[in-house]
Amino acid sequence: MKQQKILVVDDEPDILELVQYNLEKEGFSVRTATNGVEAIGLASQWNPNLILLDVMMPEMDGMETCIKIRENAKLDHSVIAFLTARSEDYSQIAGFDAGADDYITKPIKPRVLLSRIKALLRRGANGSESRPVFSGKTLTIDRDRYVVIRNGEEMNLPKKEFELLSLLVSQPGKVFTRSAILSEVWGNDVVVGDRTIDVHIRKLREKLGDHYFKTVKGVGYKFQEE
Amino acid sequence: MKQQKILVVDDEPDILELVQYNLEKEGFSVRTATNGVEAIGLASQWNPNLILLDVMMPEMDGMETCIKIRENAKLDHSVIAFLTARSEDYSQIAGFDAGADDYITKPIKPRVLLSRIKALLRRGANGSESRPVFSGKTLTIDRDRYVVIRNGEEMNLPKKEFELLSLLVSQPGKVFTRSAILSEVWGNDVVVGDRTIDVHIRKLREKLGDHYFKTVKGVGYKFQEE
DNA sequence: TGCACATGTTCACATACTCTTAACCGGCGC
DNA sequence: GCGCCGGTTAAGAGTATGTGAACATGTGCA
Repeated sequence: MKQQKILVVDDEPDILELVQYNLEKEGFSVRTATNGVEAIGLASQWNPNLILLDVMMPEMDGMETCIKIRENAKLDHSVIAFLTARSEDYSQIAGFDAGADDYITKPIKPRVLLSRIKALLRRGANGSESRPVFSGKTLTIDRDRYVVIRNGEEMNLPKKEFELLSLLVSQPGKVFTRSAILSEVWGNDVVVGDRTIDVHIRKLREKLGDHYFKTVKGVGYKFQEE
Repeated sequence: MKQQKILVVDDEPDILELVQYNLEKEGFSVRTATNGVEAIGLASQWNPNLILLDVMMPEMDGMETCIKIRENAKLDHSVIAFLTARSEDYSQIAGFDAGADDYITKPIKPRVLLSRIKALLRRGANGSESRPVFSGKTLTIDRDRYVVIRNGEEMNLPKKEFELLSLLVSQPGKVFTRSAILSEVWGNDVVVGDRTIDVHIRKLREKLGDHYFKTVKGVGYKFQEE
């Protein structure tokens, strides 16, 4: 199972360290940023599942950062939770209006934090799957039902093969580099040998037909119909 | 849009009045109860979308009431939020464990309350509207009567099995991940072992037939007819 | 209260499948 | 030919799920 990614944003290193330690102990993959600009850059690159955002920060505050993040379509499905020292009214209202999903008050108690984060992630994992269906002329990927339909015939694929196919088909014609494939399908924190991707591509070619997959030597693979 | 129903439970009439006034002003349909027993009765009858529960009450406290409500399958999809004067940790954790969806601290600020309530209802609005009956070719789920009908023959299932079946049948063919199942059937804050879901699936297979349930390895389960 | 039964959860083991690795093959450009 | 890259294959490790039974809890009833 792919590790859940959490981005923590706060200008106090102490807080960052405390939170990071506790989350990593629970098996989350954690990265940190100390200001809004950094957060947005890292977020759009790393695509975290959940973003913990301090409200009070120099430069760009949490509220503004949150709005910027929500504007980025790619991050539309990330869950955002605010951290704040105060529990004052206007902050909370503004937070929810800005698109936040939850609101956690400092001082942070690790157990409370974990309890809420887990609840948030489970909640967010439900309805949010972005594009349930990719479709081409002869191939359709139905993520909801987790089946591939070729010429009207349904077939089931193992998870990794399905995810790999799903990725390639999501942008037909686009070449995905090996490292891009690794980070999307396997996740950033898994290390596998060079040949692993080839083997999976081969299985897809076996099951679906060689012609769907074009090798671009020295670069990667792409999906093409016909 | 159908008017949203909110049940407010608190032993202080002042609070009840304040909250009721503010919610009704916003167009919600509001009813009140002053103790846990009354709340449960009213809830199961009226089937509110959201229940605001004071933690500190004579007779049956909020925690206990919450657990009782969660045990009632019919109300399983209502959103529950606690009201409390304190913001202490153990209360919050116990609250989430009992099946609460949020935690709002007194003194109540009307604007905060409204903001959070709207956020909660938005969240809960997704899968929650009670569809009393799901029906397929050979299987019918009657949520009102809490029975499963297969080929004209009625059968009763234990609560968890019924809820699990009900969830899967609600979208035939769709794969539900384990975490989605946990969050829908067990609730966001209950922790059970990995194998619990398998065992319940097995029981359903035993009682209804293996063919209804398809395992998608590494992903989850789906319901399929025939 | 004590007993029987239903339900829900966990555990240990079996099994089947999936994934990864490693070794070897072959083409292509230099 | 040599080195780089990817293709192919089979075997073994690793993982997820199936299964039976034990354990825990609760509930109704004698």
